[in-house]
Amino acid sequence: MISTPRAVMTENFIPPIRQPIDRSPTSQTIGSIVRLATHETVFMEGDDAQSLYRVMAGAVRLCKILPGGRRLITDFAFKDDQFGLELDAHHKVTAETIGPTVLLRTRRCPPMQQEQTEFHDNIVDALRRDLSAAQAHVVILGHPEARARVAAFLMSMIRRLSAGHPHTIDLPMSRQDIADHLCLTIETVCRSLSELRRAHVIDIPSRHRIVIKDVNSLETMTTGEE
Amino acid sequence: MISTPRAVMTENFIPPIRQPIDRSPTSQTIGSIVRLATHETVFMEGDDAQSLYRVMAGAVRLCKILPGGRRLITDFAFKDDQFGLELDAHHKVTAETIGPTVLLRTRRCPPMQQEQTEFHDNIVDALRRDLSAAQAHVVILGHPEARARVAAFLMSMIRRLSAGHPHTIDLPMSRQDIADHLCLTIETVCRSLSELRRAHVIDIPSRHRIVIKDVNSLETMTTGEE
DNA sequence: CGAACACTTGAGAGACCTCAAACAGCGTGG
DNA sequence: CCACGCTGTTTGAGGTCTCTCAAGTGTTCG
Repeated sequence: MISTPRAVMTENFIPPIRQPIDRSPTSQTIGSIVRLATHETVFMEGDDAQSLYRVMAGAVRLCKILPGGRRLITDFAFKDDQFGLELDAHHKVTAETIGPTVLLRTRRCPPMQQEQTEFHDNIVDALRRDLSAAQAHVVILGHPEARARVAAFLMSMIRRLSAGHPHTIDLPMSRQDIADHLCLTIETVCRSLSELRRAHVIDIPSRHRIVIKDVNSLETMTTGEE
Repeated sequence: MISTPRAVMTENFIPPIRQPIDRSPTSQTIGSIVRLATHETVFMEGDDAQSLYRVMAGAVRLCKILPGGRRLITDFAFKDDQFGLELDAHHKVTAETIGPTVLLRTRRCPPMQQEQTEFHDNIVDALRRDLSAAQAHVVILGHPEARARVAAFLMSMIRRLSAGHPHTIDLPMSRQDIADHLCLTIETVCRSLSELRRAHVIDIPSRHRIVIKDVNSLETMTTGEE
């Protein structure tokens, strides 16, 4: 049973607009801007890996469909995150937008000679991040208890999404996305969030907004102990 | 509760014997041979990461102690596997031998100018393997059912350990190690193995030897479906 | 041969999953 | 403007599976 049978392959890239982009430490190359609506596919598992993407606005989910039919979301990409780096010819995950999203696409062209080492450093950095993310994911999935996984997920979202207010997060992804990331069912995710709310650890003013009221409790819940 | 409270820090490296080593594609440098007995510590989480290791004989487990006190084995290293690569100053896992083990230790010295790119390639290769391993681990932990995890673990061991006979594996690690790798209890691992035996999918002639009688069944069990 | 250790098996409790139903937000059409 | 339907979310009840606690079996080593 596929969690969300919505893998629509829509390739409506706007005509690539060549323009100079801000030169941040990790991307010193020219790219093209790609604007996508909600639930559009950037690339699919198995596609040729020809471009590297950087989120300028919005959010993307990276997922795999497992042989059993379940969907596994390996990671999310938010503003300033890179994704799509592969070291062989094909993508190993599918990338889909969670909401309206603006991406910077960098074509993977043969780099100039003087850019070679810089390109290399960029690859190593991206690999490091991907590896760290995968290892953190393993740690989260290592907790058998749903509360610990959800708490760890919220802690990670605090670090990545709480621009400005450190106690408020706007989750762009659906409950189902969270469930497929934590390898739980959507009901268990909902129940865990409700438990946290009843325990006065968080508040849920609206569906996708979470207010952290007790970061310490959330942190301790991360370990599975209470 | 720590699964196996046996993290003994024994540093009885034999005096490093400088000698030329076989020049495989991934290690074209001089190293020193390290001989360790069972359950000895190669390095611990937090130690300075100064060396890269390669298993010449035996096996090593790479583990973390989580804040809650549980042990998580992130990976195993068998013959010809490399481990210990870190991109910052400290190791993020603890490495312990599973049985009598011989390692090739390569000091992480500042590489010569002409070796720089080669060293770089080596790092990228190691990162790729670590990343693939972490992603595969995530997929295994994604299965909520114990049988699927154990089946996936056995399939992975077939690929990595079945030298010669593709249907026989000699597992060097203990049941507790397997449990801490799959994030299950030792009892559940035992029960899953017994179930597989009763289902005539595997045979267990001795504790650490497993004979695969029906690879197809094992493969399908990997998905969680039956 | 005995003791320590690792492994296996059993019984009961708790947690998550499955199935089901109710609720809320949102856009559409009357 | 409101009814309606659709989608996504939340809550409830029961079953199944794993974990906990416990006892028993087999191996290895002194």
